[in-house]
Amino acid sequence: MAADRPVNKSLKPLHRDFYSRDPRVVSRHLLGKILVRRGKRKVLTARIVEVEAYLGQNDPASHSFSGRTLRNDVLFGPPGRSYVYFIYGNHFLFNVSCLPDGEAGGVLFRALEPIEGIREMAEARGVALNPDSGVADLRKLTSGPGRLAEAFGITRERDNDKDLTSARSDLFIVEDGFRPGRVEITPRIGITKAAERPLRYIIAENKFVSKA
DNA sequence: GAGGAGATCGTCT
DNA sequence: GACGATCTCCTCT
Repeated sequence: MAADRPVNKSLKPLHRDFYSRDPRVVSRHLLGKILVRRGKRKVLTARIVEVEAYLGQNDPASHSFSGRTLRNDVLFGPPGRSYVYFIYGNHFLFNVSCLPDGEAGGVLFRALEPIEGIREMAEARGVALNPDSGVADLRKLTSGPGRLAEAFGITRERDNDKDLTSARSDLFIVEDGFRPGRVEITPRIGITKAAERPLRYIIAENKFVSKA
């Protein structure tokens, strides 16, 4: 399942229009797409298997609920840009901005299925490799929003407000024709406000999803 | 394998 | 000064 074929280098990033829609629509359609990090020596790729929609100023759980600040500025800007923030003194979380310029909304990346650059991801996560297979427990690499950010080396300083629609960027999202089978929609994880709203999107029965 | 608590710091009140 | 879109480790079963 994981570590299948290398991702075709000619794949084009998703267009800005893709993100210029309701975060719920973007969330649903991001499942099965591929996040690409172009490093100095190596390309990292992983398939998106779990995301959450944050609806902006109508959504008490969203960072943009209380209005525009220095921190959440990206969410109010043009669609298709990265919003990275630091939480719990430990973790970076990675989002993409949605809706047209001036409207706040975003999608949080919660889990990925590693494809290429597994050794580099394990190194970034501090996860030991199995000496026989050269592979770690893949679920420990990118199953969880803090984990996937660490595996991809995503930090606020380096990656906040990056254009995810440009292959000239070192972080972007492509489509390879993969169609997820069944999609499940559940309440979001780890929040206290508006916790009951079904805004978490997962590829059903994918083992890289962060929680059942 | 499930559940609980601690770590740790940027952001906003 | 409080809190948070989390992870890991430890304990108990």
